[in-house]
Amino acid sequence: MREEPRSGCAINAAVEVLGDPWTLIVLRDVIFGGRRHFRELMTRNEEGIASNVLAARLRRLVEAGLLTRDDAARRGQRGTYTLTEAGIKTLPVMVALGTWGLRHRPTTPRLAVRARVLADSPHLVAELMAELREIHLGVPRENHTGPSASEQLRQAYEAASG
Amino acid sequence: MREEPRSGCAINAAVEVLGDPWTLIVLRDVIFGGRRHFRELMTRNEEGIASNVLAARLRRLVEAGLLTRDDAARRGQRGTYTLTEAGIKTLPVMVALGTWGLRHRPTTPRLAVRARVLADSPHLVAELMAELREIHLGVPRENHTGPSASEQLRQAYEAASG
DNA sequence: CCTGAGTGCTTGCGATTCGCAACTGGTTGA
DNA sequence: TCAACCAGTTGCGAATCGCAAGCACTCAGG
Repeated sequence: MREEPRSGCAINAAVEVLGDPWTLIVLRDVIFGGRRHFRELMTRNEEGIASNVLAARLRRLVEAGLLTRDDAARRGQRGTYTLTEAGIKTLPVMVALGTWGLRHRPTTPRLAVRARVLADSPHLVAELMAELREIHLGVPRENHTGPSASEQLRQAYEAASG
Repeated sequence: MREEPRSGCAINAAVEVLGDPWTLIVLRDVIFGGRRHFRELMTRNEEGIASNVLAARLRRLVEAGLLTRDDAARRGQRGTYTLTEAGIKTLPVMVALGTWGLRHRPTTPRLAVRARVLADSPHLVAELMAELREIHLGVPRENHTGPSASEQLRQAYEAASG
């Protein structure tokens, strides 16, 4: 995190921050799962992340400017992690990864629903980013009619589950 | 590589294959740099990948079905790595990462040109995929007029350098 | 046939990171 | 007061990383 980048290539720059087996998983849970707290990210994580790994990843994500941490959050207090604009902008990367994984890797239908829905609707991706800006950055939304993006994703998930 | 996936989530499935500090870099050099041989990938790599790491990554990429290796390639012979359709389909992931890195990380102008050009032109991305299918899979292209996608990228690079 | 350059790796080694489990030090609510 | 909850930290064995050599093989030239 502190040291020089390996090169000035844009892809390398992104990989140096996001290119490990856990960072994108944590970010996914914040973006799609609405997780904002340490315990929530740890216990409700599908892949079973360990507490020390989670702590290290959150620290790095804050250092890299993808998340911010509540200043009031000390030991024992319920701290809150918040997405920055840079963090929200990783959504297209998630969608691209999900689209690829859906097509070229084994997935379980229930968990892959999100990826399928988002892959088919660029508009929904934009709506979700607007919703994240509202929740995490306090940016008010305009032209907001009908169910929210996360609500649409939830409905698609439930439809696939039932 | 052999073991069970951590979960059935599409994003996790993609991360388990692509989520480490080197895999996407190797793939980038094959896709954008036209590298097809071990030595070429090692010595002409911007970030200085080590030979054992490169060997391990190539092995994993072949196992995962993103690359194939020339059967004729034994020790001492010049072996050739070829992209599969699954490998070619990682291009949108590269573009998304490049677009993000360009915007939210420090990059050097020269090396970031590719990312900038591709971020601004979805059509060029599609053309590059068609070109990769022609080179690696032998799929003939139709409606192909003017300079190729890689040629356009090269011209953009030289324009930025000079 | 020999030699030297080029090929794709493998091996050894110290340092870092991973994954698991237990533990710490604080807050909150009854 | 006290159990439950919260955000981590610490220890430890195993795996991986990054670096430097070395190995096995082929091929072209003399």
